[in-house]
Amino acid sequence: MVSCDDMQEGLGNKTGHQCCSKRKVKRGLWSPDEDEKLIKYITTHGHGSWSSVPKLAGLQRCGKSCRLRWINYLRPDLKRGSFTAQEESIIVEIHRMLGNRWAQIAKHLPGRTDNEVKNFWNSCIKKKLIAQGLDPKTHNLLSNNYIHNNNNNACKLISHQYSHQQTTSTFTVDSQINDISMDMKAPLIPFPTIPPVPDTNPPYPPLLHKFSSISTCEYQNPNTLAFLESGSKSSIGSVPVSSSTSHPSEFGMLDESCMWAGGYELIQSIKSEKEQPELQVETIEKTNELIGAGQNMVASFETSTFDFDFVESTLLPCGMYYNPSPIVQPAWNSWALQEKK
DNA sequence: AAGATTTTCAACCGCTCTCGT
DNA sequence: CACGAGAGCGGTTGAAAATCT
Repeated sequence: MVSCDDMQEGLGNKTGHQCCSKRKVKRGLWSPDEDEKLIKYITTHGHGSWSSVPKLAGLQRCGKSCRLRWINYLRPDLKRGSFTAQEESIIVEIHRMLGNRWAQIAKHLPGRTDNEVKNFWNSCIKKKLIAQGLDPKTHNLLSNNYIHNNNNNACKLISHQYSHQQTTSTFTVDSQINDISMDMKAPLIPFPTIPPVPDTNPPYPPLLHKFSSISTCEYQNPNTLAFLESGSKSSIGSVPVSSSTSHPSEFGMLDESCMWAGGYELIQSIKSEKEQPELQVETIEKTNELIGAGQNMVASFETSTFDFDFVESTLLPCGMYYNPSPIVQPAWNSWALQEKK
């Protein structure tokens, strides 16, 4: 990490750092004293231009290093400690959609940084997926060649677990897929029959379908992807709602199902959370903001606590409330007719 | 108990993106 | 439109900590 230049001047001292070419900068681990200076400066003045922070804060660091230290370690809103199982599943789910876009993934985990998510992925989740016989890049099943030709611990673990993985996988969707040549972004399971179109006025019909491949479907939807990329607020506590956010009108009838499925998954997640006594369930702080309805309807939620009854009575209907586009209306009607028979 | 090996994670690097001029 | 500066991102490194032998 420390170059030859650095070694000549003691730990981490170097001239010619790219972003601070005129200053001698210290590198390497931050001392408590440096942390204190940075915290004091930013809490008093804000960071402003990062390149000017070191000088103003009295630090012999480059601005980039200050920024990183603040964002990844000193920021007061950071959540420290181990990742929860729920956070882990969110990471896996979003990674399946977006790949190694750590900053985007981190935006769905309040208090976590991209660096933290990336480290957690590389040190933990990746191994778990491999142990389950899943390729961490594609989330598809690993080939037998991969499993048997790689002589590392994870792969040894696979050879032990592989025969059970079809039924024990935590991540249900891709474990059903046997064609490893399939592109990761392609739909992995057949789309289910379209559920009935809801009436535009309450009361709304119950959700009839639950799918296991929501994110895979959603990946097809460029608006949803754009939404995720934009880093929009999208969690209720740690329950991701991105899968219930896409307006179907521009993507054909299949996305209509996905939106329903997403809504259902969301509510199920909340329900299962509510059964955990340690979960704090209080009041909604901000919810169901519908953005750009008709084009890219997005339900935006930002809260760490919520009222369950409100969620059930309001969010679910919100998730389903839309005017079906002319494209999908006939399909919905046709489905409804079949159901009546 | 001690050395070797592996794992974790803070920090850095180099690149791209964005924005102002 | 071109350019430069700063911000932000993902990949990578390597010291420290944890685990193994």
